[in-house]
Amino acid sequence: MGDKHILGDLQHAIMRVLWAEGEATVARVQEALEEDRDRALTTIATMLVKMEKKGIVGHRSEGRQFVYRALISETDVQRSMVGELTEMLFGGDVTALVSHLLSEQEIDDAELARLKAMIAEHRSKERRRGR
Amino acid sequence: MGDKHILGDLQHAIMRVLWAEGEATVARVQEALEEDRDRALTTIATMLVKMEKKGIVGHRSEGRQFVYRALISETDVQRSMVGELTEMLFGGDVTALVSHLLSEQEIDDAELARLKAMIAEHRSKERRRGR
DNA sequence: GCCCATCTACTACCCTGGTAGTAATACTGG
DNA sequence: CCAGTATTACTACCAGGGTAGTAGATGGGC
Repeated sequence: MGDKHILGDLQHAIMRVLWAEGEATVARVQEALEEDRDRALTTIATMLVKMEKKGIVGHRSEGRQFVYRALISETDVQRSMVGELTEMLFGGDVTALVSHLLSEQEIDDAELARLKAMIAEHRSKERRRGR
Repeated sequence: MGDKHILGDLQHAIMRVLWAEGEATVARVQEALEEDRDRALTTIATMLVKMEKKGIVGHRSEGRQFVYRALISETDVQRSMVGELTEMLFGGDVTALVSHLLSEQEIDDAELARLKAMIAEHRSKERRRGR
């Protein structure tokens, strides 16, 4: 679990389906991804096999279908990938990342207010936990 | 410039050297990256050729050496990659990313204080700009 | 002038993500 | 029972990042 969990676009899209649905067959995954782009069933199936080999999904048999499920959580992936990126782009400095978000990404007043609230929230939470 | 600019580890490491030094020969890049890991000179050279083909670096000849320089800024790359990741992991919701940072990444009190200050700063800046 | 060191050019791999066709197999409706 | 369909298994291929060897050119020292 302390692994790298760096996923590509398709892999991540597939994970999102599994996270949302808990379990899904290949056909179900393809169907869910259809709106996005039309991929062959075998594309999804092949990808799932590769992902299983990596240990990020597992499956059980139901009749002759495979029912896949995620073996890592969305938070795991977020942590891995955000951590990786923060390290690569900002030398691991989280505040540098936030600073970048503030100056380079469009953030409107409402979002800014939410951020402020979140930080206040977090602060009190930390304090309560006795840090 | 509105391109994708998604770089791998080595490419990014090379860019960091070019950003730091303005210009650098292949040998200089290798030397700068040596502490990190020992790579063959030709590895760096090949990578630079690929990067030039992508249009992210350029070179001029000095004697029989090539002197490379970056054609995109660090901010460009940060914007691309942070944007990409935010889209992929948080559906483009920047506050969700910050929320993740607060809850999942270790942030100490000092950093938190800096964040708070940054947000306040940013706020007044926006206001001053007349938004 | 010649040999050696230095550079780039070219070529070749490996790996992983992504995409999909084809083969084999098992099931199902008539 | 048999044909067609659904489903996985196997194989193949492309692209791009990463790594590096070998070849070829060129310049410097003696």
